[in-house]
Amino acid sequence: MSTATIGPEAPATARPLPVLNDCCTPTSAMSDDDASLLAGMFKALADPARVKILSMLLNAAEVCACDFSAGIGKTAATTSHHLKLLRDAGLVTGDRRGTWIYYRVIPQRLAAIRDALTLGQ
Amino acid sequence: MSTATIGPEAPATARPLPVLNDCCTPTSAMSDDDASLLAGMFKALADPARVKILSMLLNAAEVCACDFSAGIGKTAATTSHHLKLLRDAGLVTGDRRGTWIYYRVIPQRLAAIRDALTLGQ
DNA sequence: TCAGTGTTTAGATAAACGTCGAAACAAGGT
DNA sequence: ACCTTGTTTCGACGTTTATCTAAACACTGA
Repeated sequence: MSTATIGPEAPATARPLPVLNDCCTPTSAMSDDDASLLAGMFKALADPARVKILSMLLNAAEVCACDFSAGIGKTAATTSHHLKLLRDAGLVTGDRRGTWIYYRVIPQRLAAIRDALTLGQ
Repeated sequence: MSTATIGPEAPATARPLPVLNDCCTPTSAMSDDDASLLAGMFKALADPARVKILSMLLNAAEVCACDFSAGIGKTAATTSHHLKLLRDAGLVTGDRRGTWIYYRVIPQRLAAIRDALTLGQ
């Protein structure tokens, strides 16, 4: 049996996300790069199937990839597509243990997104 | 001079968003409705132009609509489109005062999105 | 009422996205 | 070696989205 980490294409310890406040002035917005980076993270969450996947992962230490398809009501191919997007965003990680791949959420990354939305203070 | 609230098409005091944790089991995801509602909120943030608009709004009590176009580098029409999406999501609100429309962020709504991402304690 | 400025809507177009079936790849068991 | 099961990639299709120009709408001040 092999144990190999599946993704993430984006490292789990990616650089901190920019925050929305304290980043610019009322008449000039944040940089293109920062805005794209943040928007990309939100895009990773901007689909009901991916929200559902995350909801399953947040109620267990880990979830077998084989359970997502039934859980979200999509084909295995579609499920795999969404898992890849979540991996690429650095939100989840999976490791193969024999036949199955087990996924976990990366809490620090989710917290970083939350922090990007935190208002003044 | 008239003072009329522009939007939001979604009320500022919308019902609380569902949260990702404590909503379901490891093998069954959250409901279609909850997932769509949450995904819709994230979709509202899933574009660099809208992130930039928000970044401007979070650095001022209010911002004149006339400033967004230059701030995000898009035409007035495109800017108006993005503002509408943010209004529909209940994230911002604007009121016309004479010639200009001034926009404000709705902090409670932003906080609700952040809370939806909060992990179990 | 008219001209000027700010804002939104309508229509069009190109790119991005979600979805599926089918095929390919990976691992384990016989 | 083969077959079975789990997972990903490929190719295609229809929908949604972002963007623009042009036209319409809203308001102010002369």
